Order: sequence, then C-alpha cells, then structure tokens
Amino acid sequence: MATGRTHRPATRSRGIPEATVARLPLYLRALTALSERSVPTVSSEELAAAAGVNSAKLRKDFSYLGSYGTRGVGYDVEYLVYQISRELGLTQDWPVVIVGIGNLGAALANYGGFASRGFRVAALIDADPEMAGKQVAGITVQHSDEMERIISDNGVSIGVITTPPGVAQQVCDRLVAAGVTSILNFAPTVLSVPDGVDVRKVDLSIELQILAFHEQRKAGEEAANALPDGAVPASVTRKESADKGPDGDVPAVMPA
Amino acid sequence: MATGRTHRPATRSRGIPEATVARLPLYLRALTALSERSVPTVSSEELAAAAGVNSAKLRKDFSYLGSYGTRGVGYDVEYLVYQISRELGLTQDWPVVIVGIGNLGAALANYGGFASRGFRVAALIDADPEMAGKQVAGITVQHSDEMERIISDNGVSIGVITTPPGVAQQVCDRLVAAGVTSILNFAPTVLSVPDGVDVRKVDLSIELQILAFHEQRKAGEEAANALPDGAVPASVTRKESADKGPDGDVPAVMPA
DNA sequence: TGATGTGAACCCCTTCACAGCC
DNA sequence: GGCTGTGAAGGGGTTCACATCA
Repeated sequence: MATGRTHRPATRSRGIPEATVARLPLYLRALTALSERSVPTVSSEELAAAAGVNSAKLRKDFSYLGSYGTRGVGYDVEYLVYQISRELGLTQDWPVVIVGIGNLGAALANYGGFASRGFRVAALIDADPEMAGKQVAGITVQHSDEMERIISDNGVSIGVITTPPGVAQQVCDRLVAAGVTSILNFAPTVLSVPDGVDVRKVDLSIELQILAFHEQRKAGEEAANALPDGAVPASVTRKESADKGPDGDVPAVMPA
Repeated sequence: MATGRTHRPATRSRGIPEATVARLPLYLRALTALSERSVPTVSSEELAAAAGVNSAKLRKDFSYLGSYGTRGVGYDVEYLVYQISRELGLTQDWPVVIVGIGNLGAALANYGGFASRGFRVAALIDADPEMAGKQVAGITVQHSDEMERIISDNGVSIGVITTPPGVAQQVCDRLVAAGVTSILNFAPTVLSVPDGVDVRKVDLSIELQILAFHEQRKAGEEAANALPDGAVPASVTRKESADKGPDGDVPAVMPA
C-alpha cells in the first residue's frame, strides 16, 4: 500500500475498513459462482458487476487484503476465494445456537445457507417446555435451562436471537454471560452488551419503513408537505414519478 | 436549518440524509414505547439511550425534520411520534405482497410487526400449484400467475422476495414490470433493477460472515493465519484490544 | 496493451462544543 | 439552569484518474 511492496505488507494487517468487510461476503458469493462454472480468472470490472458494486470500489477493497491480482490479467478466482474465506474466518467451523424457535427461528434452522459457509447449527433453544424434545430441521430443540451448558460444551461464540422482543435482552445477557461474543438479533429491540461483544441486527419492520419513506417520496411531495405540522394527518395523493431515486445503485448500510 | 426559520422550512423537505432516515424507525419505536407508558416528554439524552445512539446524533437527525423540541425541556413524545410517522409515510397504509411462501415467507407472514406499522399483507404468492389455496397466517396463498393482477388490483408498491435465489431475479422483474417500486429481498442474490426502484436486502449469511470476521479477530490470529497458502499469510499481531469494537450500538443493513 | 493498485479529491456522516432559547 | 439546535471540525468511505507493471 503505502509502500510499493507487492507481497503482503506483513504488518498492515489490521485496519480493513468495516465497509469493506461488509462487502467481502458479496465478493465471495460471486466468486464461488464463478468457481463452480470453472472460470479461472476475472477482471475487477466483471466481478464488480456480479457483486453489484463498481470496479474502483472493488479494487480498493481488495487492496486492503493485499495484492492478489495480476495487472493486465485480473484475479485468479480460486485464489481469491481462498483469501477472502480466510480473511472472513470461514476456513474454520463456527458453531451457532439459535434461541427462540418460533416461526422465524424454525425458518432459519431450515435455511440451507447456514452450513454452506462454515456455520453449523449446534443447538436450537427455546423457553417453552412444550418445544423441548421436538425436532426442527432435524435437530432436537432443547430447553433454555440447558443454554449455558450447551454454549460451554460446544464452544459457541455466535448466537442468533429469534425470541419475542420482551425477552431478547435477558436472553442476550445469558448468552453473553455464557461466553457468546457475537450476536445476530432478529428481535425488534435495542440490545445492550458489554464492550467486546458484537451485535448485528436484522429488522424487517425497519427495512419496510425505510422503503416506505422512499416510496412516499416517489409518490410526490404534496402529501407530506401539505399539512402545516401541528395540523391533521395526510391524505397522500400518489402518482408514480421516478425522479429522485435515493441513489443510482444501491441503498445502504450504516455502521453503528 | 440554513435559515433560522422555525416553522417547517416548507421547501426544505428533501435532503434528509439516508443515514438519518435509517434511524427514524429506531426513534419511532422508542417513542412508541414511551407513549404507551404515557411519558409526556423526553430529553435527547434519554431518547438517545433508548434508541441506542448518542444524543448529538439524535439532535442532528431531528434537526433535519424541523425544530420539534423545546429548549430546556425536551421533546413532546406524542408530537414526535406523529411527525416521524408522517415523515416515514406511515400515516398511510402500505399493501405488501410476499412472494415465495416457504419457511421464511410463512414466518414473515406470521410476523406481527407487520400490521402494527402501516403495513398490510395484501397477498401471499407462490409458484407451487400445491401451495395455492392453502391458508398461511390466515391468508390464502395465490399462484404466481395472479401476480400482476394482484399488484394492480391492490395498488401494491412494495414487494418482499423470499424465494430461492435461482428465481429471485425473474420474480423481481415481474414485480417491477407490474408496478412495484420497492423491494425487500431475502434471497441471497444481487438483484438488478431499473432506476427509480429501491432494493434493500436482508441476508442472514452475510451477517454471520461479518460476525465471523470480527470473531476471528477477537480469538487471536493463530487460527486462520496458520496456513501458508500460496505464500505466507500474515502474522498479524493483535491481542484482544477492545479498540476497534465495530461499534457500541447497532450494526446494520446493506444495499443491493 | 490492458487491468491492477493507489494517492488525492470529494462527499457524507459523526462528533464536538457552544450559542440560543425556554 | 437546562437542553435544544447547529456551525465547524474531524473521520470514513467512495470515486477519480493515473502511475505501475505483467
């Protein structure tokens, strides 16, 4: 990077931007598809198109990992798959527990994409005694009482919370106390965790609301602007119109 | 804003930063909880804590909406709930269709948080003739053949895709052709859409991979770096260190 | 020749710190 | 006195554009 060194700046290691990390899985997926089609190399342009980003961004992202490409040629697909997998920590197996086996928890348990990439459902946990013992996705549901033992026995460091919002924080606390340091939260609640624990959230309702915001914009401004605040709610005429388009390409993320 | 005007800058309307829009649902949720407890006002500090952000950010966010607070006092809860709802377009009803009624689609259909906030499941659609006619979450599943008619008849502008990845793009194309301009994609695929159509994606696998990356960091480098691929991986000294901590509060989504 | 790797410009967002108002 | 609203500073991330090198 800074230096013109080619072979892995050695100590650069830290400092992969969070935004880049969030895109690595995207690149990996695109590369895996190419790999299955036995494509040997790709240019940044082609791969970027497949991943839905622009090529400059992709090259910059890869530059944080090292110089894995060949000028005038492109990137070796297999090699990149390996490097990104390694960077993401997917060369090892991550046991995961899912807590809260309702509709969503069961759906996730059945989700194939899990095992495909280094993740293994180590246990399904539910607070309902009725659920305990039942089979979901070929796995026997266990009662919450077992949570600490399960986590400890399996060395689980990643937990998925699919409980009702009311109990999400306490489930989270127990997971953390038992040794979990990464949590994927599907419950519509803000979780507070100690330093060193990562939380990512997935929230259907929030996503829909963001879409609604833009949708309203597209429909025309009359609606929202029509009423002098203190006043009465809208009527919202609506009428198509493309204009604004939040962004040419993709919506976006954001850090925390 | 720019001007010192107090009463709804009228034409300011556009220009709410995307990052702010993404947090409005969070504020709204916290405010709704306060409202249910009949709390009349909140300070930026309290509300920020409840929403998991810092107070400066919250005040800045609200400043894009207008001057809705009272210095020395705080914000009126009910008033803010209304203003944010209006801004997000939740004062109207948004009919939504869910395409792909497998485990996940069914789970979403059963998800309560839907109706609670201006969203209404107008239809469940599946390509499997076996599914058509079945009841899921109290709604009769309809066959894909009906898609265009359903969207048109109900004025649907938001679609949720929970199909297998292989058919997601074609489903997307049909939705868009039929008039849908906002899509929430749960399929692990990059969707391409024309300008003016918003896509947000929710991807379990990507979230887990991001967590794995950080998890690997916490665990120390030995593991992944141990193998000398094409050359030698890094040594990456690193040693715990809370430092970086992806963030204190909340993670996020990402574009398409 | 052609595509990578990257400094530098640019832009958006976050954070600070305090002026302004109740 | 207390808390909002906001210029200004600071950081990150994206994009540009080109030097670099197989």
